Amino acid sequence: MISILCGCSADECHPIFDDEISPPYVWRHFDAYVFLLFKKNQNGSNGSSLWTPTSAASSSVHHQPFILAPPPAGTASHGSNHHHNNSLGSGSNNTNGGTSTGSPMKVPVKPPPLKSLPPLSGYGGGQTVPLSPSGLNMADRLPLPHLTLPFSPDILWRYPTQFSALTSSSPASGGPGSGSAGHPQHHSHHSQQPSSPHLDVKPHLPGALGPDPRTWAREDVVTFLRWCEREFDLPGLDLDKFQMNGKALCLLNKSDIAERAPGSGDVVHNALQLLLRDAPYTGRVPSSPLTPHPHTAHQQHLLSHALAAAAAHQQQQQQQQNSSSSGSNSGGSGNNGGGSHLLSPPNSARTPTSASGWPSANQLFSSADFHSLGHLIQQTNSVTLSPAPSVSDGSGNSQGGSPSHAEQSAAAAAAAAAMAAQAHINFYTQALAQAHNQAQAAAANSAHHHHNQAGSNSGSQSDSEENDSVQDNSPARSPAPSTPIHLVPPPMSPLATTFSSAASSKNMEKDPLATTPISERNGGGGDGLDSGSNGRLLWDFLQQLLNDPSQRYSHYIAWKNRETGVFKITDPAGLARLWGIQKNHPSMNYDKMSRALRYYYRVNILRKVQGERHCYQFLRNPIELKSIKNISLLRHQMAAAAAAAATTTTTTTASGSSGSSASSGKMADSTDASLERYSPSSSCNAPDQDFEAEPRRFANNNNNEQDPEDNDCDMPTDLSMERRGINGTNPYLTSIKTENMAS
DNA sequence: TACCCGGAAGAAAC
DNA sequence: GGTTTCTTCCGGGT
Repeated sequence: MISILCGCSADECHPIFDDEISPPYVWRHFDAYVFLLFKKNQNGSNGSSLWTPTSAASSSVHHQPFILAPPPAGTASHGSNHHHNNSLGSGSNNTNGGTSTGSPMKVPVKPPPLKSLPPLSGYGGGQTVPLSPSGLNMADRLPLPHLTLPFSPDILWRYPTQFSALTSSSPASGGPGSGSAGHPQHHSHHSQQPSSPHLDVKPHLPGALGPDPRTWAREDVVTFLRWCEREFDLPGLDLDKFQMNGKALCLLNKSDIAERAPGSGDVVHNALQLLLRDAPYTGRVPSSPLTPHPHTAHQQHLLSHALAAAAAHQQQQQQQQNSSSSGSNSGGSGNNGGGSHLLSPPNSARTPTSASGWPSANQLFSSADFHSLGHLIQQTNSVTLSPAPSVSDGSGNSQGGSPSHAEQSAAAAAAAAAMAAQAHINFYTQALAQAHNQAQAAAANSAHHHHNQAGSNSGSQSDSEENDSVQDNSPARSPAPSTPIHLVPPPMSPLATTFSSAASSKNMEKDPLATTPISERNGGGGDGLDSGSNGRLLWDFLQQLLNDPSQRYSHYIAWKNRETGVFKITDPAGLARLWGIQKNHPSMNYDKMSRALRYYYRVNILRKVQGERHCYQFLRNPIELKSIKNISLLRHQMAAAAAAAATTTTTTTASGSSGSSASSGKMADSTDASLERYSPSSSCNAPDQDFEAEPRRFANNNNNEQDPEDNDCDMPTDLSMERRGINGTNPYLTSIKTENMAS
């Protein structure tokens, strides 16, 4: 356990915290830091400046000292925990801590610890404070500049007995920079037990705010932010960037919040963390796209557990990597991004061994937890469309299984933030994946395979499959953007096949938890439309979102008319983010995604519903699309047919078509001449009405099991029949074709 | 301002 | 190296 944190040998350290604090795999970064500090203290360091940053510019080291030295009540050094952005950036933001010379003290002298936390030694003033030469050279074992530590400051209050002595004997701010940095009277302060920050913060919260931020509604988040503004004298927060509920807010990591609130993010984050730490979770958080299923409190607990474990694991890996890099082989891969270590194979030198002190599999995850985590990975990290029972009632109302309005609203509020946090979660999930792999490796000697519980991951999964499954989220491990998000289409009800994947449903049946390895899902015997696609193609991605049986993505995209293929993108930005995650293009936005959608116009996969924003229509059902070998074939066939039709038109009814049709000079592809002339405005004035006229036929068409090759973009010859949908082809498509032909 | 459109160039995967 | 499927950027229109 010790070595997990500090990288030293097990003999050197002692499990002093065994019974006092949470097991290390749930520690957050700061917990590990505190532990290390404690270790440091135990090793006889005076600790006077051990935790002061080695350089004011080492921005990643910005959490420690003020945590270790809670200020006396009444030292209203508000904003002192602008340790990162503010301290180094907006120096006026009270970064001088207790002296608070930066800005006027709007907040009267009162003791909320958040504002009272003294600043970092050496921060704010731009001082460079060397590590104590007398102390254990922790920097060698734990290169501080590489650690970014989520602020979890309450640990000292959680374990005051231990750390009061620690902090009193190691006045972190007592270093050279402490005097000006404002850490007054630490010793005197620590002589008396500091009160819990929660006890101080919570009473100051607006009464309307519940104790658990995760249960806050959007308005509560706004209230909280405004309170933060007032309480901590923050520069104006852009509340528009916090249009989310409490759960979504809690999903944001520090950098996420900092992005939204430059100069204040740390404070907001810290305040939130303080509230979060002991907040009683009520389990009534509405589902979000990342936590789509009706979660129990236990699941939520496991999720936070998982994230904490991943965070700890991440730090452990960093430490391990750093310590090993000082040795021989680690090529200094530079984990500045905080994630590169995740790219290394799971069976690398970091594979846990008892000698290395890595956490064993059992330490990291119990069997049961492991299962749950795996499930949660599926549910939270990826946009996995887990195969819940189809709720389609066949009425065409795609909202049949949608959440309640309240839930949708809350979920929609959470969606944006959740997606913004997606990368963050991905990061942790990757760490979890590695932990998982390590656990698997460690468990390899065990005769028991713990993946045999009902409702859990498939017990038949091999490790490699598991690795494939989870590590597919790692873009660097799989250079190809091979479906970082595994979209698993839902099982189909008899009437739900309109836009669903037959193959996926096949997989669903045998793998209701969507843990089927990619190798299987990607067409290993599958005959589905997503074979080889699996959400990698945009249309497939949209289909799978749309066909989620639980309608978990209805706040991103939802059917307007399932039978006719008309759908509306209800959250363009959110959907684009989802797509970007799916394709590992973080900068994806709706503009770019819509460009990709527009490319579908020319091949009649999609068209725009005129007059309605973000409203599109599938012109081909998935079975058709599946049958299309590739778009090129479709394009060529359609071009050929169009050419034939054009010839016919010219020779027979030259006067029948208006000249406007040929007016499109923008033909990017010569083979697409006719397709390029597709004009939604002329072809579909009221597509919904048009298509609703014959929805069943459309559905039936989708259900028919005709030879895909026969359905492969054959251009109809009888346009009138086609328009009526008689020949079994997509009437909507054919109507478009007809118009194209006519034009 | 946001949405929508489509050309152009290029990337990435196959 | 060719093709496909976007991605990215852009100018223009509504």
